[in-house]
Amino acid sequence: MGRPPCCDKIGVKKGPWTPEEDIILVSYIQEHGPGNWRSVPTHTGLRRCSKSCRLRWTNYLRPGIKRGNFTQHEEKMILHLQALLGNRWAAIASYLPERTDNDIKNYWNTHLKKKLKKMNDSCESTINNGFDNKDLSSSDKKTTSHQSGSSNKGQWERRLQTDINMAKQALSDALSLDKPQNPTSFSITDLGYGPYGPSSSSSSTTTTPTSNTNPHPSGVYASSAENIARLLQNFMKDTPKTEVPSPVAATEMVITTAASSPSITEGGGEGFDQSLFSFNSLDEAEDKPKLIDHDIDGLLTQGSLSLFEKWLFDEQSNDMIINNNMSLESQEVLF
DNA sequence: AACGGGGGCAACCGCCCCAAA
DNA sequence: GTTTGGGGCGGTTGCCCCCGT
Repeated sequence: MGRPPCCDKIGVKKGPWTPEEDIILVSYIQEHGPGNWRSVPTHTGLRRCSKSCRLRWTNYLRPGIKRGNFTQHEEKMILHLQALLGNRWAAIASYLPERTDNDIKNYWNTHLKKKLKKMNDSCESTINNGFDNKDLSSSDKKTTSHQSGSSNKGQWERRLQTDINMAKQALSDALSLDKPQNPTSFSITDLGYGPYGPSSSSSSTTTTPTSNTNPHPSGVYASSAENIARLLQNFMKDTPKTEVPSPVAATEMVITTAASSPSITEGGGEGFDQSLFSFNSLDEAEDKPKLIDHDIDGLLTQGSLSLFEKWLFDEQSNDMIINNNMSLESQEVLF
């Protein structure tokens, strides 16, 4: 009864992935497509657990992942979404398709929590308005309350509302297949890692684990070839930082331009700049890539954003987050 | 130059849900 | 209907690197 036993745990390698393993995995996925991870170790000879293969692909190797510093816009998005959704990193990552949930989670734990706490402390020192939070930032408090179960109902309602919005968005997308694609949406959506996860976008990609055929059009996994080239570059340390020009590399360069943009963590120095919460501050940077901004504008003009997303990008809502006075329940009124 | 501490991040762990057998 | 494994997700760990002393 039940499924046949999967891979035996004996001899499964752990620890950091080597470039050779990365190349093998990328090559296999480039040929067969992601999914059916159980068969990956057996077919590739990798002495890795299927789950490890999947994580390595989704968190590091898959095309379209933007690495490097987070932009101000991304940071604000995370702040907004974390305040609304809590530590649902996968859901948050669905709105930042170029970032993995693991990256966002790490960034939150290592950067944003500290910044928020720092800002909260500074606010408390200047404004004693009767807040009873002593040790945790407002966002942390929300997170803690989510996890403590004292507001399970509110959390459940928020999740439900988010799921409703996601479903509405998915339905909207499904009903407007002939809608011109935003060029800045890039291949994440094409890869089946769209803004609402692999499964919800499968209507256009058919990237399902059960489908072992390669459903991806030519060029979809071209970025994987670029990944391989990058891996080879890292592997062959004789040629450091020598860019290999390629069409796909040029495509990815457009996406990863923002990663090379100056990070606020560098320029901000001490303190948590209040302007961080203001989208206007983005416009002050002249040479800052406006990739995501254009994407959002395009979505807004297309009317494909839900109320939640509109709120998310609404500048006024930033003030709500800033003040930390707005309860999540009152935020839900916006929906 | 050596050492210790902290930060950052990749990877693992454990749990849950759901589908397959 | 039950069992089992795959996939997804959030939390945690451990290693590596950087920086200050």
